[in-house]
Amino acid sequence: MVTLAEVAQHAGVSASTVSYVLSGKRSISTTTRQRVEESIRKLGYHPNAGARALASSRSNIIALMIPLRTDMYVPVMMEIAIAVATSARAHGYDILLLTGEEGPDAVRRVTGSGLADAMILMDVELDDERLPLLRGTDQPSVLIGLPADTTGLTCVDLDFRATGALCVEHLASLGHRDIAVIGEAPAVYERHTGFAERTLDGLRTRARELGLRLLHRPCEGGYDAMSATLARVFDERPGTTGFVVQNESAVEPLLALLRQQGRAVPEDVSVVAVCPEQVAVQASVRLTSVAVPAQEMGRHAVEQLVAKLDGRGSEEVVLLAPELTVRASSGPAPVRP
Amino acid sequence: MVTLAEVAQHAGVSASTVSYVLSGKRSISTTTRQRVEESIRKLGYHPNAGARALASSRSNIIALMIPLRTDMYVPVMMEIAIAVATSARAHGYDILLLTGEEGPDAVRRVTGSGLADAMILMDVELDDERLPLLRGTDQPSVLIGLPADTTGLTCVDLDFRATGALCVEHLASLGHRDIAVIGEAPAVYERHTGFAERTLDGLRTRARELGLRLLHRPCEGGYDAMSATLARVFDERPGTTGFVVQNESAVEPLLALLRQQGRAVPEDVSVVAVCPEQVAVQASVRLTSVAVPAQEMGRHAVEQLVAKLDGRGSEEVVLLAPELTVRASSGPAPVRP
DNA sequence: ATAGGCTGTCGAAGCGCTTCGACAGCTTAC
DNA sequence: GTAAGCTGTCGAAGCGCTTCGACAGCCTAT
Repeated sequence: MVTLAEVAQHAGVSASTVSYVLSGKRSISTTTRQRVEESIRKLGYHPNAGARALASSRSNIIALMIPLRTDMYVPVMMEIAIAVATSARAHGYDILLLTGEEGPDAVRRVTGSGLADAMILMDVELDDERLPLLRGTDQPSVLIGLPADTTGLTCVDLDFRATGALCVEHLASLGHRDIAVIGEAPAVYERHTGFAERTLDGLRTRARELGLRLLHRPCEGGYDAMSATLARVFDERPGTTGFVVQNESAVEPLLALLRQQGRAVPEDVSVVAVCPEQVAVQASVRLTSVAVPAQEMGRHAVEQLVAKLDGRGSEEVVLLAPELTVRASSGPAPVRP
Repeated sequence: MVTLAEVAQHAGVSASTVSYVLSGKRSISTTTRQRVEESIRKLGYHPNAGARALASSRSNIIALMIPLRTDMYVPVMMEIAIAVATSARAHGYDILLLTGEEGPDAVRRVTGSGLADAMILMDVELDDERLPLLRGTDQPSVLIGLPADTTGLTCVDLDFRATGALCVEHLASLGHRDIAVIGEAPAVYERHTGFAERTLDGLRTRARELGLRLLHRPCEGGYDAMSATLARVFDERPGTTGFVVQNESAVEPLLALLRQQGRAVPEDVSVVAVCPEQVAVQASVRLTSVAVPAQEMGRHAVEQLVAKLDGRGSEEVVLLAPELTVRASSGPAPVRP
């Protein structure tokens, strides 16, 4: 293994000079710099990460805590994780992958050991038990998601309240008066995951303002669950003509069931989904949807974090504005008999 | 930040004693050990990762390279990654997440810098450009997937050849004679991803042995692609009664299209899928399937790697045996007119 | 001509830990 | 009673790097 000292010797300079060439923290003459860079290349030198971390108390690693559950929005999680890893590399950071399994202990371990310089937390609950720890340390962190109390925290998320409102507005503008919301699995609400509750809040508030009737039903993914839920919806509100679906894995079942019941989309019933683009365009009916901008969220989180690490202060909460794309699954409400 | 020295002082022993308590590499009297452990707890001590890595030239980190593409089998990837992270933690290792983006450079960087003690590579191509590097270093590694030449490498994978054979056998035993294979997207074959080619090989070989007719068609996910593919299949082989689907995102479209064409599953047509359990049970028809044992693959990979790191030699190639679960999508071939 | 300021380089200290050799104080074997 | 062997502890060296202060050599302003 090649060391700094060997490079220095090879280039005929001192170790500190090589170090300064590498870090650029002091000016170095062009000739020296070139000689050193040449030696680095020739010897195939890579700085030792441990030594560097020890001497500088900077590991150049960002910890990313992903949820352990794979029961929901997996593609979104994956997309965020990849976006985080990619943008982190662009800023010279590597990603340490932590699963939610360890819970708060993971935060303590990482903070205490200097394994990582900063953390990104995903799948934050409204009243997450990791938050007090984050507030109590000076290690920078960014949440993807929005807890109930954001004081002292930096958060990045889609504006799910606005998302809910946007869905309702779209359906309202098409003349729909009775709207059913197919929500996430009950467990998601019980866990008090912020995004689900805030979407619902946005939906309800806007529906009230516009004088629409709104029925919310949590729903597990899959056909059987969707089938039961749908039956109950039409039972309670036979006049339902608009659907908002937040659970990815309920989208396809819903479309199939509606088709099966002879309800045409979008002629009889309109469907708006909150889901990744890919799901929307690959569905059996191209879906009018609000996209979850996973990549953008990951990128934003990293950028906020890097800003903090560089001592540049930054906004506390970033809510990305939702965008609704009209496709083939929504249209004017049918004329009432 | 609490250091070893502070713990030592607090416990009234030398630093090396604390170190030995932590590592267990020398015997320590019970009383001393307890006193030290007490101090560690009281002070909330966490060993500094960088210092530890520097002194011991062991980082206790395993690098995991995941594919950058999110266009295929995302849930499987995610499940593997989580299983890897979880089992690694159980062995005292953390996971460094690398995306395929950097390619071979990432291998060089990690190996050269001592960032990680070992690597796990996913999404290995038959003739992957990272392989020569792995062979040329003494850093342990495990591949999830199977390249063309496995000399000097440790690999873990589902036995996709056997998987293909199993699917054919199942359909053959039900009397099907004409089988269509809906494969992965063309790009996957062009990339020479091993699993796709090996499945196909298993399918073809067994079909030939059993005297069945087999038609293979690559297929992008989504309705439009599936629709075109299906039309071509029935055009070329109108007597097709058995389907094997390897592309997750083609499963639901296929079922919907068959239904739409008035072909009942499993009465007229049988479908066997190669996909995660969850997809199989949540589909509109509960699918007869061979599960991709993502968790097991991740766990196995970590265990192989840890064995290598501990100097315990281990098998070179582990192929997990496929298991076919019969559900509602396959049944006896219809009697020919 | 001299003080003061740059620029480019070096040496040395030290980051927090592991690990090797040394050794004090015992026990056991003859 | 002495040699040999354990057991438990300590001190010191060193892992490879960053960074601080020092300073030589030069330029500029007075």
